[in-house]
Amino acid sequence: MSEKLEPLPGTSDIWEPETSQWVFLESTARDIFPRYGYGELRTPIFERTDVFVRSIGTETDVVQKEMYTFADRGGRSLTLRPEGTAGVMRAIANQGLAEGEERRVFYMGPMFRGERPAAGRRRQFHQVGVEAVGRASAAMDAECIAMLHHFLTELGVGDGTILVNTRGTAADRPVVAEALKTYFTPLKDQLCPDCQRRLGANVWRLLDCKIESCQPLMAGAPRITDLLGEESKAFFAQVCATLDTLGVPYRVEPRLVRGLDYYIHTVFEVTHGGLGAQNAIAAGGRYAITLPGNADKAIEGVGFAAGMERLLMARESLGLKAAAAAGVQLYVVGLGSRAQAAALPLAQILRTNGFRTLADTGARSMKAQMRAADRAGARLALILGDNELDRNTVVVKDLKASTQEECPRAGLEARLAAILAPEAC
RNA sequence: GUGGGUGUAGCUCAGUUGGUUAGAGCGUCAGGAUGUGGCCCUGAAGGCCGCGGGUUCGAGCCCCGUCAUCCACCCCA
Repeated sequence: MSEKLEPLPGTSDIWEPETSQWVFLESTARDIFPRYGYGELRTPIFERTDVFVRSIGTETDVVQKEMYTFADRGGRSLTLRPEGTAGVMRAIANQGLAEGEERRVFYMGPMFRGERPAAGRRRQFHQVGVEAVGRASAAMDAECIAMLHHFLTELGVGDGTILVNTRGTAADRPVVAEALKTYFTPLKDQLCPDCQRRLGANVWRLLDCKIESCQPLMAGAPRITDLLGEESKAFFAQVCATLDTLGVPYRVEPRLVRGLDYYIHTVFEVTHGGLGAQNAIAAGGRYAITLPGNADKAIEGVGFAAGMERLLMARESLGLKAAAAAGVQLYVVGLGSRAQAAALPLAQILRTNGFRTLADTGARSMKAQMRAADRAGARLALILGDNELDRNTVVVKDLKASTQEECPRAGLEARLAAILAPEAC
């Protein structure tokens, strides 16, 4: 229990049987996303700092106070990735993308943010996400949301609420921001302290305030949709129409704005009950990302990221549990020094033949070894003593049925397989 | 960064208004006539009571600080 051995705050060691839940989650992602033409991409866990700063936005909380940034030996500023999109965009830009070419990738892995841990919020957390890059179409946005819904349904958490909204084109955004500032600035004294701060930092977020006293002021605020140009409105209308066609349940939430700067047009979020205060299990949208050294040409795409811890929490709240990892089948018990020397080689051969096998490696009493076999969850104990060695046999004891038989060493594997067979079905 | 709850055995937790050698259940290990697990019985190992300071004749218990953890805020997945 030494504090020196504990993982750092907001990080944790993941053991069985929890690991099995993670494997299930990862397998589901690798099953579903390729059905939509996505391939897995693995990017580095750290990047040059400006890869994140340029794409996420200087004014965001993530960049200003949550990044794990350090200098490497050459003095370069590096950062542990706080989210997945920026690195994926960097990788795609590095490889090159022809005009009009579309690329679809998914990724999963750890992300890092220096926040105060809470339910559903860790410093090292994990995301599974997708990006479809290179083209802009409303149908693509809708398909992306449909795929997310498919994925969540496959995980058993399709009962979440899908919220969608639009932030308009890159050209519309400053117009909206300006209108919001114009409306709220005279009302500054009436706003809650958080909103007063947001007024300077991130006007869009004002609309998302949950404080009671701010609500009347929100009601009179200009609506984002009224300020958008025709192009933005038409784009969003088509996104919604396509979602209808695909049968994806969703709700338009005009106050949904998201926290990162790079979003344009469609933004969406999926919330789920039973997670504590952090109720978003996945979120995403369409974006235009500027990479270092390429300021004039933004990469556009649509994607989402889902919090893996949160997905697992949502599943747990519904009582869903993936099958545990396969346990030990055989336990080789060796009696006496001759047999003990033979136990490990026998186990090795059995493993080669596909049996999950444990062999007692200490010179322990039979009682101790049998108890160990039981506690390891083995179905069969293979008892090997001087008598069996002399007769070239093995006593096979079924720990579930409490029956045993002496089997000739030749053909042992076939006999074991026969006994275990019903269990495999 | 701000606020609140909680820190006693490997795990889950008792521990009286401050008073001898700090307990239970589970788990681990060993034994119960020498080659047979599960249930049962017996025994053992395992604690700087998170850490540091203070009050007191005396602190697991009270006070302060600190660290860790859980939760909430902020923000986000």
